[in-house]
Amino acid sequence: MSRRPQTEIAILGALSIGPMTGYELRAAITDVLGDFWHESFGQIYPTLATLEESGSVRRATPGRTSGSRFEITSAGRAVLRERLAEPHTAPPPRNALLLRLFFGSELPPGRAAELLRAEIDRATTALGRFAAIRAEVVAEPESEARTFRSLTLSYGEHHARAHLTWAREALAALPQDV
Amino acid sequence: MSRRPQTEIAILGALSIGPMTGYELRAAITDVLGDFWHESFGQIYPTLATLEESGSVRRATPGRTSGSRFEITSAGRAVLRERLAEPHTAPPPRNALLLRLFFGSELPPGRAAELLRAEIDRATTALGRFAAIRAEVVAEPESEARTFRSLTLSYGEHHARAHLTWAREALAALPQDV
DNA sequence: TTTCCCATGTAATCAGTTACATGATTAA
DNA sequence: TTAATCATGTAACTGATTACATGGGAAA
Repeated sequence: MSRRPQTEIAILGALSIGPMTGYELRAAITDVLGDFWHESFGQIYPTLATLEESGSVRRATPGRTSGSRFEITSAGRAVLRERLAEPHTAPPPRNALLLRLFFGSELPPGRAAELLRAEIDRATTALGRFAAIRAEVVAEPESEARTFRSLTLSYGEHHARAHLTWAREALAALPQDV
Repeated sequence: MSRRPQTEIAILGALSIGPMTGYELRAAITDVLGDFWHESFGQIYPTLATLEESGSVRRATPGRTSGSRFEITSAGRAVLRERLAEPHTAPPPRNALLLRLFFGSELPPGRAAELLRAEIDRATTALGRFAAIRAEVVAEPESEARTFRSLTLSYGEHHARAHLTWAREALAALPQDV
């Protein structure tokens, strides 16, 4: 199998939009993909080095070591397309919130309600953020890229709404003394 | 911080229902928590050993090494309650499906639709499974444990429905030539 | 008697985070 | 000139999976 790290996909994907330094890469990933993807510097820099070695990316301003932007090569674009097409296997589920709620009867009094209220806050905040992004996306000119951006945003919207509804219902269903 | 592995919580939680061998533990976790939690043997056995050493669990039939069930001790119950009450930090998001869809314009033709159809299947299957569990839960006598079981099940139902709706909408929104 | 399931465990490996160390550039 | 931000990188660690090795017991 030898599943290569998905960090490569995220980096190549981000560089397919435009050249960036490692630092900018991390900021871009956090900004744009932050709701469903994450990279740390500890992953970005080593991965960038191996991608450079394999010829998938190159320095836009060679010579300089600090502050030089990386750009994707045509070989890199091919790798990106390949890697994107690979089947993805969902990692085994590990939902810390549900694990706690499942054994909720062992939780101190009030803690379950507290957990649910935190989820309501989180989902509400997320929905506000999504609404702002939605306004931006709607204003963009029609393009294939926009379709896919809209589609991932829609995922966030649907799931956040479901999460909010669930948490409210669950909170209401909780016995008073728990 | 020193966040201890959550495997301990899952194991102690499962043993709080009744004594089990490592093998049964894994089966129980897969059966009952399978939709939102997972443990592998490579985690279960070493964790069971450290839990035994720290006095959180003990062998129900001492002497025998193979096939002896582990039971939770009162110290173990205290540890479980403590660990459940700890704040949980959600791991950074890494949604492989969305990463692929976001860069969907780099996907080979038809692949995006294929991914979405697979999600529709997955969500549909999950909803069927949840319906069967729901029927069981409804039949159970009222108890605090049932409330929490119902609450985690409801999470699955809400999210699976949202997922299905999203995937169908997204599939319909996809341009024909993509 | 062979096959399947129950059962336990370890070693290698992996993807990823965190903490740390360091330095360049820019704005106040 | 000092503080903030931009920028790069490494080492240690961690939580976890996977593959492998082994063997008992039951049933076909």
